[in-house]
Order: sequence, then C-alpha cells, then structure tokens
Amino acid sequence: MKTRFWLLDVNYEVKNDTPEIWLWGIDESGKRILVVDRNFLDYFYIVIVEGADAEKVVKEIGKAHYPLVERLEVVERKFFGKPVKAIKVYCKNPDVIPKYAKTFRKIEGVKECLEDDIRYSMRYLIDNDVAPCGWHEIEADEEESSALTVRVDKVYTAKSYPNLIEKTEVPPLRILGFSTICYSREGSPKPDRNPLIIISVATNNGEETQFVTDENKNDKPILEAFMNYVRKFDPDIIVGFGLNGQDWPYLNERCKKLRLRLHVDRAGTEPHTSVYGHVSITGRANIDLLDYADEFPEIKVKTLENMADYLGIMKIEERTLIEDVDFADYWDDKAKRETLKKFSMENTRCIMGIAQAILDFAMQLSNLVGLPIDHVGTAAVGFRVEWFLIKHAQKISELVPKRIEQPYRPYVGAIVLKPEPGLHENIAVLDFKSMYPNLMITYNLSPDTYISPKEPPPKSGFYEAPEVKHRFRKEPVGFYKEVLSYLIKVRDEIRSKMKKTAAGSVEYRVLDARQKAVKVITNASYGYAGWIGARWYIKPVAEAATAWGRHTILNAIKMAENAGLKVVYGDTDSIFIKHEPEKIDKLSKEIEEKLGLEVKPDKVYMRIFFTEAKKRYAGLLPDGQLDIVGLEVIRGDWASIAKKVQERVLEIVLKEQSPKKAAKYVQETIYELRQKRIPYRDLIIWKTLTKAPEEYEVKASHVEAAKMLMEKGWKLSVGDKIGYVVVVGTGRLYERVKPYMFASYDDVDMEYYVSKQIAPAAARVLESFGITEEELLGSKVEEKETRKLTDFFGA
DNA sequence: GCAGCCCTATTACCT
DNA sequence: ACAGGTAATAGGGCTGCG
Repeated sequence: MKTRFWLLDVNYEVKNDTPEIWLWGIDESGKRILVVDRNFLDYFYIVIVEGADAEKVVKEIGKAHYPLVERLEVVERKFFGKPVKAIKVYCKNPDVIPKYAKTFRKIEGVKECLEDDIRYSMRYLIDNDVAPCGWHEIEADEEESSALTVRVDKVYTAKSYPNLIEKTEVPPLRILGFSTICYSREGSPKPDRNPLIIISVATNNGEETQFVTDENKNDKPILEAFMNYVRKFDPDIIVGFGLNGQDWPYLNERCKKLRLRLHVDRAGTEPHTSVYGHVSITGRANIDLLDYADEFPEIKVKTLENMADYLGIMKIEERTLIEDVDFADYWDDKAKRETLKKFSMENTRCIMGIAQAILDFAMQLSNLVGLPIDHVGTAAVGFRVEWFLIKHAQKISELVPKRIEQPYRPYVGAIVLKPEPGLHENIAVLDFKSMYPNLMITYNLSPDTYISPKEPPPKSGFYEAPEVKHRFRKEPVGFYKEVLSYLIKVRDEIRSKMKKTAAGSVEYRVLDARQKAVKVITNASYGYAGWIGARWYIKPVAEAATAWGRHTILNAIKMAENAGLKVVYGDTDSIFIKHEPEKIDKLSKEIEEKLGLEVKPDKVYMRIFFTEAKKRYAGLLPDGQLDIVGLEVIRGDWASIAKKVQERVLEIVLKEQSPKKAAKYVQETIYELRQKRIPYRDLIIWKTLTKAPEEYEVKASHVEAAKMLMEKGWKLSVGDKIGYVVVVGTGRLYERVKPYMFASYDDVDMEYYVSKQIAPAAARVLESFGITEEELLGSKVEEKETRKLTDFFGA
C-alpha cells in the first residue's frame, strides 16, 4: 500500500551485514510511523587513471574476492567538470566502505577512491531525493507484529523508494521543552558529585510540569519521573538551550552514576553524540536552540534570557535572573527556593517561545540543505552549504571531492572607500543586489569552469577576471552558476507567492522561513568558495569574484561621478551618494546596462554622520530611526553605559544637531556614574575567550577574569563570553579586573569607566564637532561643584 | 623607574 | 571551521632620561 509521510529523523542499523534505513515520520492521519527500507545498497567510487583499463581493475577486485562487494559497475562521471571513468562499488555492509576504499586505492590503474566518506543514511537521502522535513510517498507493507521494539503507531517495510511530494504544510507535531538546575557549591556542577535539583518541562499542548528533589537532594526519583514523562508524552521534537553541550551530557553522566538508563528515545537506545557534536535521540528530533543564536548577531552574549528578550518572548526587566553561582544559596534558603523554581520554569517557557520563533526556519533549512533537522543546527555554515552542493552534485553526475588539507593562502578582497567625515544631508545608498553570487553567475565562476594557466583557451570562449587574470569557461554552465541561479530563482518565487498569501497565516510564516533559509545559503556561497576547508575549494574562484567585485564598484563610482553625483562613502557593494532621485534613477539603469548587475536603491538617510574611520557611521532615517554601524553602540565588548551614552549623543547630534547639548548630557552621565547611580549591569564588559587561557601571548583582562573563574571551579571553554568589571587598585588593567559575579558595586573603579569607556565613546562622535575628550571629562562639572563650595565659603 | 614611542596581539565589527 | 578589510585598545619591548 502507498503511504505518505513527513520525514522527521533517519538512522541506520546493520544486522548480519545487512543494512536497514529507518525513516521516522508522521503520516497524514497524524500517526507516528517507522518505515524500514532494506533495499538500498551503499556504494563508493573508484576513479580510474586516465587511459587505464577499468575492466582490468574490475577483474582484479573480482580475483581477490571481497565477500562484501555485491556488484561492480563501470560508469562515466565528472570530476571538477572533467569527464572521468569510475567504478561504482556496491557493498553489502556500509561499514566496510572506508576499509575497502583504502585497500582498492592501491590497485594499479586506480587514481583514487571517492565518496567513501558519505554516511549511508545521507547517501540514501541524496540518491533517492528524500528530504528531511518534507513529505514523501512510499509503497510499503505494514508489519503486523513487528519484532522491533519501537515507540510508534505503525511499522512499515518499504517496497519502493520514497517519492518526494509537493506539500509545504508541517504536520501537527508534539514538542517538549525542558531546562535543568543543578546544585553545586564548588563551581560548575559535575555529574559525579552534584545532583539535579529542578527539571522544568513544558509541552506545546500547554502543559507545564516541574520535577523537584526532596530535602536530601536525591535526584534519582526526579530523573525517573522526567524520563517517564518524556516517554508518555512521546514528543517528536525535544527543545532546550545548550542541550548538546550541557543538558544531555550531564543527564547521561548523572544517570550512569545513579545506575539509571537514560531512556527518552523511540527505540530504547541512549542519547549519543554524533556528527558535528549534535546529540541524537533516535526517532525524535533533538534541537538545541543555542545553535540558532548565531542567526541573530544583534544578540551579543548568547544566553537564554538575552535571546528570549531579543525575540520578545520574555523581557529581562520582567524577570528575576539568578546567576549560576547563586543556585545553591537560593535552594538552601527556603524563602528563596520558590524564586529559584519560578526562574527555572520561566527558562523553560523562554525555550518554548524561542522554539516557536525558530522551528519553521530550522525545518526549512533542513529541508533545503538535506541534513536531518537535528544535524542542521549544529553544522557550521560551511557544512550547510556543502551538503546542499553535494545534493546537487549527485544530480549532475559530479563526483564529490575529498576534503584536502591545504595551507592558508590569503587573497585580496573588497574595496572600502574613505568616508567624507562629518555630517551630510540627504544621502542615498545604492546597493548591488547579492553582488558575489551574481558575479559568480555572470562570469560563470565555478570550480568546474576554471581554466588553469597551463590549459589552452577553449573554443567556446572564456571570461578573464580583471587584475588577477583568472580564466573561466563561458560554457558549459558551471556547478556554482547552476546552483546559485536556482537559489535566486526559488527565492524570487517564494517571495512572489508570499505577496499572494495572507501575512500572518501559517503558510506565510513557512514561506518566509523558507526564503530566509534560501538567502542564508546563497549569501554564504562566496565565503564557501574561498574557504580552505571546502571540498570544492579552488582559490582562483573566490579571488576572481572579489576582483570582479572591485572592478564593478570602481566602475559604478566612476559612472556616479560622471553623472554629477558625489560619492561620500562605499563598502564592497554599496555607494553612498547625494539623494537626487532622477540622477540616481538614470545611474542605476546605466550601471545595470553596462555592468550587467542589478542595483537597488536602498536607504535614504535624512542625515548621516561619518567618523574619520571606515565602517563606522550613523544615519538618521526618515522614520526617525537611527542606523548605527560599526560604532561602540553595536559592539559587544564595551560597557553598556558607554554604549548608551554614545547612542544618546548620536541621537542628539543627528536629530537636534546640538553637539553642545550632547556634551552636557555626557558630563551629566559622568557625574551620575561618579555618584554611583548607574546600575551595576551597565558596567560589565563582555569579551570572548578565543583560546585556552595559557595560550595567550599577552596578559588580557578577560583572560585574567576567566582564570579567576576557573580557580573557583568554573568550567570554561573556548568561545565562552567572560563578563568582568574593572575594580579599584593599582597596576595594569588586567590586574584590576574581577568576574562580575565576584565583585561588588563598591569595588568598581568608576574613573576607568569615565576615562576609558564613556569619554572615548562620546568623543568618537563629538570630536568632529570640536568638542575634545578633555572637555567631556567632567572637569567643568567638577568646577561647577567646586565653585558652589567656594561661593558658599566665600559668601 | 617610567614616560613616550612603536609594534603586536586581540576582539569584534562591515559587507 | 564561509571570505577579506578595518578600527580600536591594551600589552610589551625599547629608548632615553638624569
């Protein structure tokens, strides 16, 4: 019978050298199903040396008799666009492939083995055009009494391969979110000594539950209760914040210690860490929302509360936040324990809210890229692009290259113009639409169209990049060009469909998530091309893209100037010019005609302020919004107080055009700070630990703060953000810092924040208007104070 | 011993 | 573990002072 299902998760098992693909899905009636497919043979390729005899290699392998080789097939494929002869080696057991590939490489006439590094489950998805988070139809028999002990409504045996069907909707899914609190007085909790004291769970049917230990902090019962709850609710998706790095490893270890089996999946196995460091829970999708925090660069410190605040789920001001250091105190103090419980439940509520905001995107990304939803989040951008490419390579018979370790060789990038410092009125921004992807399309820049210097020019012609002189065939259409054209076309289609869909409807939301996913992959394509870790890395491809980019913008600038439009700034693919609508209109048309790339008039600033520096400016938009770029306001490594002051200064300067008023405001804030009336949180400075503390060549504040945390038992790792404050004392700056949780307000050195935070941030703007840092430094305010006193005494 | 200079390490931004 | 271009701060080495 035919069955239609939406694919949630995939895994494989090997039984007696026979592999089985397990497709976990939800059918149209909402039943949870498992389809077992035993029909698909795994394989890899042997590439034959040019001119060598493939049949001879086939015979050679046959002679040695490899029992797990099922079949050999001589095929024609392409490798970097060039035709190659290859042998497709079908194997009974996918797990022997790496070993066989290694062995066969040594046979005479064999150039190399390829695609032996593609996992069986991914191979299955790619070859059969099966997409996670998408609908499929399959011919399958129901197993009446399955021998499998799996938690689903129905088990099927596949009789055909699945067929992709067009259907955008997502079936109703059961979603469970949870967060945990551990008890520790010795720094970071460790599973062998510290119990879990609270587990807060919520589900998308509105249920909220807390599992809280007794006075003895005996967590065995609550762990059992939690697992029972999960199995009973039987979620399709489990969400949390920091699940892969924190919760699951901790739960795993803790259960081991308590001699419990961590059983939360649909097949009776334990959660296990898999590719890209994601934790896999068989039959369910385990989604760590922390992985999606990177999609929001505005969130500087990637914490649950910051993310929830940013997404408008729960405002920080409306919460009582409790630091990890204080968990034990809150628990031990009966009066405060309820606050801790409330905090924990709120965390889970935040998780459910964020999940709602992100799941559509995650599903669309998974569906587009082809990686199962639980992998796609943990996979770095480069790998997402790569899987999308691999999926496409299969369709055009292009073999997937091996990842080769390469030395880092830098190349020249984009052009940035020096701005015309100071204030400007009515400035329009003209942007090239997706410049790099479009350049790659226009000039057919691709790994498979590149002509190396030793090759003769092809008859069908070639494009030669300016400056760097790299050549690319005009024909045939390159791999990248094909993929990028498809992405751009699809995104346009989605967006026009969105216009016909009611904004706010479910379909609209899904479409919007889809177009965002497409955009993310499109925009990352140039970066991928220049990434030395890329399987399809060919430096000249990226180098030619930037060369054409420089050529394009320099020409655009020339045209603007010839049209009598002064260019006041520009960066990579944008030019900032005086807003003269008719001239700009004409210019846009000329650029499109002569340079073959689309431009779009972007913003028009009523007023814009440029510093002396590139990449740092602030503009006032017609709706009164400030657009701040590169300045301290948007940097995460400045104290909030300095950022707030600078933002207000910019607002006064741009809206009221009164630098004097701004200066006065700065002096007042400095006064407030010295009076200790500025909240402590506004004085914390956050910096990322980019390597292990001992690897630093020079002493640095955040590293010293990190060391103090580690000494007190806190586990820190590379990538963590360290929050610290500067305290009073002598010596170097790094000798006067403390992790913010360890210092008190009275320790803080206000003069540091005056002279090294507020003053420079404000002066960055105000010095353009003749107000120096010294003037801001509060001397006048102090004078006033002193004068008052002298006046008093003098009277 | 330290101010002043210059260079480098470090971080986080822009497109 | 997508690219290069850029700004800004603090550390650290060195010179030269007296």
